[in-house]
Amino acid sequence: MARKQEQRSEETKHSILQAAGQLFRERGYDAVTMREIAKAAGCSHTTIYIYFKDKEALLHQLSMAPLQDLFAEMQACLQDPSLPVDEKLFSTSWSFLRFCLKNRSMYALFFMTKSSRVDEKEPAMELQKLRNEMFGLLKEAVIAALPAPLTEEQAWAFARVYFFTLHGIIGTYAETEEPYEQLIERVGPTFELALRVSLAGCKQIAQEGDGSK
Amino acid sequence: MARKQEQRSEETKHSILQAAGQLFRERGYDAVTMREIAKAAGCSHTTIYIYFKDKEALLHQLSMAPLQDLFAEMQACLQDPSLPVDEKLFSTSWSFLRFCLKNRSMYALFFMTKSSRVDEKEPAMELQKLRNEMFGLLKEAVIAALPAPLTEEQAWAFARVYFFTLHGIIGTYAETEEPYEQLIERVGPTFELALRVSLAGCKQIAQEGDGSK
Amino acid sequence: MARKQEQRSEETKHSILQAAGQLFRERGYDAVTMREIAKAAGCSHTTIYIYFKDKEALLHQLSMAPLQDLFAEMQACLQDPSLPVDEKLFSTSWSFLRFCLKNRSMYALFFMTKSSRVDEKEPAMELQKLRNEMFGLLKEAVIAALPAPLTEEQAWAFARVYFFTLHGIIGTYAETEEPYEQLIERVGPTFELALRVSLAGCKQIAQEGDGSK
Amino acid sequence: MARKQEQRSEETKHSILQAAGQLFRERGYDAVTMREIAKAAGCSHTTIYIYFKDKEALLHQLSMAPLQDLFAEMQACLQDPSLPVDEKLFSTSWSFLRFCLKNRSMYALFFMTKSSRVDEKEPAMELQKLRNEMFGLLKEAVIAALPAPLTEEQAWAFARVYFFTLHGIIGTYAETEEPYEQLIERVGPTFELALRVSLAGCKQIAQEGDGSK
DNA sequence: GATGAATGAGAATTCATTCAT
DNA sequence: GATGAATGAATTCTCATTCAT
Repeated sequence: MARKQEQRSEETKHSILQAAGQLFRERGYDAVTMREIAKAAGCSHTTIYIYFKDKEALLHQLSMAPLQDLFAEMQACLQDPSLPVDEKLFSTSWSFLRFCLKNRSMYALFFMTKSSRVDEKEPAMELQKLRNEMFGLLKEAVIAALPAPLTEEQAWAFARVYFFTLHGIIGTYAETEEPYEQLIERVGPTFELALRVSLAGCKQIAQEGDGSK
Repeated sequence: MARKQEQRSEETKHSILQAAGQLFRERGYDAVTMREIAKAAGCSHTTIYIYFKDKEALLHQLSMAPLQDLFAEMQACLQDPSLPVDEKLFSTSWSFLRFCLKNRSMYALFFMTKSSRVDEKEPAMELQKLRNEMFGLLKEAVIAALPAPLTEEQAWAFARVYFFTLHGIIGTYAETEEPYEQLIERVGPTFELALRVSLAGCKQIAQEGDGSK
Repeated sequence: MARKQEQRSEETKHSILQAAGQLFRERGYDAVTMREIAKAAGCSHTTIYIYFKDKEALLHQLSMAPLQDLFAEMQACLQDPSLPVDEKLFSTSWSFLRFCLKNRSMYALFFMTKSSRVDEKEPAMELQKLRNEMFGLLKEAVIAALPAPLTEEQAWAFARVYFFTLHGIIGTYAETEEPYEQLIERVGPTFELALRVSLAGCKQIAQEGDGSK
Repeated sequence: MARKQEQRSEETKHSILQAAGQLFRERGYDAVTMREIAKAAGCSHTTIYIYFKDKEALLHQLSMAPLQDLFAEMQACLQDPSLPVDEKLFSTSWSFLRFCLKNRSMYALFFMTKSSRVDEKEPAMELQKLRNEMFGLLKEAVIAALPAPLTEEQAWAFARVYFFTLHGIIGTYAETEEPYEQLIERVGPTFELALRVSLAGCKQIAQEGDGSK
């Protein structure tokens, strides 16, 4: 009996999340109003507040799970002993790119929010922590793929450089409304090239000598 | 008589632009209110509407001139016959980086606005045109710095790849409030490294053979 | 079968009343939401509407019984032939004070609601009637404690005067969150003093002659 | 030229204050909405925000001046050397009563707000300070009118007791909508009586011996 | 040319209450 | 009898913008 209601509730919640996700992605978090989300989800705006504390909670819900999945995916790849280091880097990079491009206009919210002040509320902290861990993962992958022994400083520098490429790719297409599949079909090879270029460049410069100056 | 008035009028307009520019740069377009601009410019908020149709027009006015200057600067550099190709690329890259990092919070508005729909109003078009021309400039610089003869497709690809790096650098620090000088002091060398890595990588991959597939 | 249900139903109703009572007392009628009451009562907020027409009805139900108890208590005290008149007055006063201070944040709702307009709904009338009767009781107690024969007008006047003291005591501490026991410990003697002062003053002025002008 | 506008502005501000004051008095601060105030003042609700930061500021503006006037009035009376002590007490009491009854439903806001936590915002502090000073004034007046030398504790006790009467008077009629004049005509003598009773009682008990236990 | 006054549209959020199950 | 789902009405407050002078 209750099943039906429960299911309906789940559907509503889902449609809210879906609507919010899509709208956030399409137009950005700030530009979207609760009423728009409600309309798109086919419910009253008050209903949203039944399922989510506030607009931010909606975003958080929408963010954390997928981000954690992404993190797990990247981690798993890096721990796979059967893959060569270059493959590991490219594979994790693609995981990251795929995720970010699929969640384009929320990308900024995930990765570009001002490093929250220490006293910030918990949810933001959680996100930031995850973000840092993810960057740490990429850094390790970059270091592993580079040959010579690097100073810590050099390691940071190359990691940043490699990250610039990823960040640049995503940022460039962050505002596009082109569907993910189509986008990948169109410029996927260029992304691939960018990753290869970045790694090749890092390797070369790293061998030439110092990597920070 | 009229002269004096005219001059004063010009001054007011100028102080509005100056104030708006500074505020936009400091806190971002959206976060700044017309009243704040007016207060900073030392005039009434209604006065702004005498000189500018609306907030967006103010932004546009504020954007075009600097962007055109930037464009001219990049163009001049590329046309300088005394510079080696690598230097040309790095130099224009730095012009671009410098400008974008100085105008951080407006960067998104300049370069990441959704490619305006066809029916969009004129001002946006104008901006987009300039943006495209600037990208064209960078593309030429990249191509010139690469050795082999490239197909048009390859040229585009490498240009994009190089641009990802620039975009990535800027995007990474777009939300920082760190003053420009300090930022450069802190991570300027990493930026330099990134440019060198990107070019080195492009060169290498370009030589290896095909650069798009 | 029916018995069991009936009993459970009664339990639910009771736990709602209990929860509402406590919350109203703790935080005031307005500040408490139906959902909070429901949560505290361990049922759904819709359930409340099965037993009570609306929030106001809940309050009314919650008020009448205790107020009637208070009334009975006061009445019993006054009818006790073994007590001296002063004691009767003080004792009923303390009953009243005790009740009001324990129900502080609802005090205003009980005794300070605008004298309901004639067309008001029934429940409010009922409450007001009780309130008036209670005031009548106090009036009788005051009169009994005063020596001389008083005109009706004088009686009213002294009763009011005495009531001002009671009202003042309660009102002064109506917004405090201090627990009742602690409050009494701290300022109970002052309350006692106030009652004595008021009575002594009334006696003296009553003897001096006229008590209304 | 500007005069006319300035005057109009002043009028608007005044009508807002007047409307707000009346509505607050009639129905209480919380129950009144900004839109109602605006409607009553004959302007848009946004206009209110031009003149007052927020609803609370409106209240504060509406409160402080009159309260300060009242305080000054009470102080002046107490410092008048030509008045006997009893007269001083009665006169200040009447000032207080008059003010509170005229501002009835705001009375609670002025005098019954929870003693604000220390970290509270400034305006509330200011009000509380004034409130305390006013109570201090009354306390001095009470002490001056009482004969014997009192311990500090006794002084406080009698002051509180006397204040209960004032508070009780006001509280009793706080919710009435009866116009001030009419109210005074009807029960003014009773108020007078209450003051006399309270003082007489205090004097008597104070003489009898200890006044705190 | 310049301005203070004034506004309408719209934002997030909360709450008592009703409906279908 | 009991409930979860859902809602409409309301609240404070903000902002770009337009008049009347």
